[in-house]
Amino acid sequence: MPRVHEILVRKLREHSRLSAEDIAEIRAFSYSVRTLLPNEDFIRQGDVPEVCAVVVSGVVARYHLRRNGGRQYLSFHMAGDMPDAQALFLDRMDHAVSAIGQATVAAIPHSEVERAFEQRPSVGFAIWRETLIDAAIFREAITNNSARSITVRMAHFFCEIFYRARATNLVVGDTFEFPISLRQLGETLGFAIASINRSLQELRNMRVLEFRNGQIQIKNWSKLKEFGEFDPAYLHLRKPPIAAK
Amino acid sequence: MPRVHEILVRKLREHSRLSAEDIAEIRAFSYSVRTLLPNEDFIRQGDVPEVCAVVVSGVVARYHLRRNGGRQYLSFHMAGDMPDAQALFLDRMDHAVSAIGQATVAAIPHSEVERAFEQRPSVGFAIWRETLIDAAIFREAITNNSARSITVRMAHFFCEIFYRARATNLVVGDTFEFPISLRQLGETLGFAIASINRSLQELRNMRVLEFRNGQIQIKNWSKLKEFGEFDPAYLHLRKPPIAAK
DNA sequence: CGGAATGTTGATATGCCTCAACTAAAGTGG
DNA sequence: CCACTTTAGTTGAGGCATATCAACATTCCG
Repeated sequence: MPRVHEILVRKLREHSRLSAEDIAEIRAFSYSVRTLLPNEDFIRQGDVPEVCAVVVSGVVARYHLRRNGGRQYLSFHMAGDMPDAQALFLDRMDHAVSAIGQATVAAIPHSEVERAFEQRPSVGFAIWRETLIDAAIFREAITNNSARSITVRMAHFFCEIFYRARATNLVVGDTFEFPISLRQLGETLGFAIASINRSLQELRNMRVLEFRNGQIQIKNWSKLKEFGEFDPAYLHLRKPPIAAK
Repeated sequence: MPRVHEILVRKLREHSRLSAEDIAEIRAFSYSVRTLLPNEDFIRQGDVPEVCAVVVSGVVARYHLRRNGGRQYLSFHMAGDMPDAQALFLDRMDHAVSAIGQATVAAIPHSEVERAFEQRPSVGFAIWRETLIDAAIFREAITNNSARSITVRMAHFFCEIFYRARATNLVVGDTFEFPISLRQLGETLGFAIASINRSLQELRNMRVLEFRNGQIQIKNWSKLKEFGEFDPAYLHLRKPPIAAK
């Protein structure tokens, strides 16, 4: 049985202070766990969710469905993240959420989260802060996808994913499991698959990063973050994780 | 003296229901008004604001400052918007805010807003919803700037601005005052000035839109929104404004 | 009234896309 | 468990959308 409450508390503490009472309130959440197959949608554009998801393991992604049937990936989420927290206040989903690789999510009824807001406003503020950091991540994606050339953009993207994974203690050695396909990378960064492929090879040749078989392996963090123009200030973490070697 | 409380209430009601008590709480806010010159910054990246801005008139923009000194504009805000509401929970600003053309903003002390959250959680929820809609707008900008060609992208951008302006009753006839420069348009959409110029001419030749002297004039709304792939669902408004003719 | 910022246009350069052909890996039914 | 199909990844050649650069026109502003 996954320790959903602990995973959520741990995550919220990356950016927010929680009192013992706050934590008690969170521990009172009931939830049901769902296992997702690779690429399985669990929220579709237009849905009106009545539960709130917390990622338990694996990676989930948010994306816009385009008129031509293509996708634009918007963000990626890992253990502790609440990828549809917005549905607590915005009825209709304006984007979809799906698993990248296998993943498990816990679903907490909105009613319980709302009750927690009443009992302990500071729990609400922590979740509000979580959604504000999401917004900061979206802003950074605007800049990344609008103003940087392909290989720099890719480097920045992997910096963010790796840094966040590390903050949540999901990095083993210098490697993080991130089973995204080249197609999906293209639909994230706004490039064609062929270009993504060549750019990945460039990063490998620079000896800063390898991406193979759904694993990100960092070879030279300081060179990578320099090249990718990565500054983690926008992630608003209370304590930056120890930088990768 | 601008009627700041009314402007804010009106805006929040575009997406949220407010009770008489909620409105009374908002009316209790004290504030100071500041007039901004064109292109004047009022928040810089790294600032730790102690007041919360509400746009009273004109347009303000949020932007990232890039390493090379360039800017990436992230979003534009008009009467009633709270462009730095995030600072209520995130200490350091990860982006700057400046005026586009002349503008006026009201500054409300964080302490007063926080008190309102205590007295009337639903006021907090309305402002939370406001920040969630901001996030939805950022997501749409990711898709716009990553997946659409220059002229479609520009059309979508003007659709959003015009639609939001109309929802807030800022459109006079078929025209909205939006004194942005071509350079800034380029730094918003991720294109060079020369290309922006040519794309603007294309929209004019299509007879869907004119942009001249800082005024957006809509010539053919239904054709424009079709061409720009614009669907306002992501703005999460309770009542869509009457569509432009 | 002079200088700077902004907008306009044309010519050339280039980064990424498209398409196509191929390889490798993964899933599927006999 | 193998043959088959499908999906994912790789590579090269050529094309095109947008960048860059330069010259000039215009408007703004001190």
